Amino acid sequence: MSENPVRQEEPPVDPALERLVHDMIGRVADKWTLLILEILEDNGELRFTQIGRKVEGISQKMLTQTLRQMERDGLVKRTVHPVIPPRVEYRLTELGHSLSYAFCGVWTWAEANIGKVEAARAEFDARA
Amino acid sequence: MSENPVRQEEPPVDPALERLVHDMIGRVADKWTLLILEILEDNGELRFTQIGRKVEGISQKMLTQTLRQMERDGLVKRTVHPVIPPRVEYRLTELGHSLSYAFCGVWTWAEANIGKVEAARAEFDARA
DNA sequence: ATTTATACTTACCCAAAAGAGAGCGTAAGG
DNA sequence: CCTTACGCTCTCTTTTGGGTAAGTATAAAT
Repeated sequence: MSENPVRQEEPPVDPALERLVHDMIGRVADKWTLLILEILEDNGELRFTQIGRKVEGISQKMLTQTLRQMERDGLVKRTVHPVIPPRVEYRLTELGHSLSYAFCGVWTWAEANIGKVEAARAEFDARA
Repeated sequence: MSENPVRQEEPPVDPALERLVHDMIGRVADKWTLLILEILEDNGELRFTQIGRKVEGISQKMLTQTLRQMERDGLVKRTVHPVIPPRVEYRLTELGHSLSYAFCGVWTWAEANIGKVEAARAEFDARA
C-alpha cells in the first residue's frame, strides 16, 4: 500500500472487551432506546403514558420492554407510587445522562450531514 | 413539577428533520455498519474478502449488503479494478471518517462504563 | 482439461423482533 | 353500575434479519 501514510498504532485491544463494547453499543444504539433517552433528557421525569405519547409510534410492548432494559442497564430510575390507578415515573440516572451526552456527537453529525447523505443516495440511485 | 429547574429551551425542531435524523441513526447504528466502519477506519483501503476476514462472523450476503448501503449513503468509496479475477477496494470517504469520529464518544462511553452497566444488571437481576 | 480465486447475486429458509389487540385489577367519577 | 384511566402482560400474526448454499464469469495456474 503506497498511501495511508499516517497509520496510527493500534494498541492491541482486548478482544473480550471489544465484544462487550459491541454488545453494549448494539443494545444502547437501539432505535427506541435512543428516542426514550432523548425524551427523558429533554423532559426530566415522566410517566409511562407520557413517554408513550411523546415517542409516537411506539407500542406499549416496546415501551415496556425498552424501559425495563434501560432500567436493568442502569440508564433509568423507575419509581412506583403505590396508588390507584398506578403511577410510575421514569427519569435518567447519571449513567443515562452521560450516555445521552456521548450520543451528542452522533446526533449533531446526523443533523449536519443528512444533506450529504441524501445527495449521495440520489447520485447513487441515479447511476444505478 | 417542582424539580427540573434548568429546563433548557427546546428550539422547536423541525419534526421532519427529526424523523430523518432518527432514520439516519437507525441506519448507521446498525451492527455490521459499525464494525465495518471501524475496520476501514483502522486499516484504510481493503478488499472485499479482507474485510470479510476481519469482521469475522459476517456472511458474504451481509457484507455485500452493508457495503452497498454504506456506498449509497456516501460513507465508503468503492473502486473496481477491471481485472480478472476481480479486484474491488473499499475505503472510507470523508463523510465516513467524520461519522467514525462522531461515534468516538459512544465508543469511549461504552469502554468507560461497561463496568457500571454490568453492575447495574447484576443488581437488577438479583432483585428480581 | 480441471481447478482455483474473486466478488458477487439469487433463491430458499428459519428464528427473532416487532406490531396489533385484548385483558386485568382497582378505584374515582359520572 | 358503568366507564375511564393507568401500567402493564399475554397472545397472535407479520415483518425483518440473517444464514446456507448454489451459481456466474474469466483467466491464470496445474
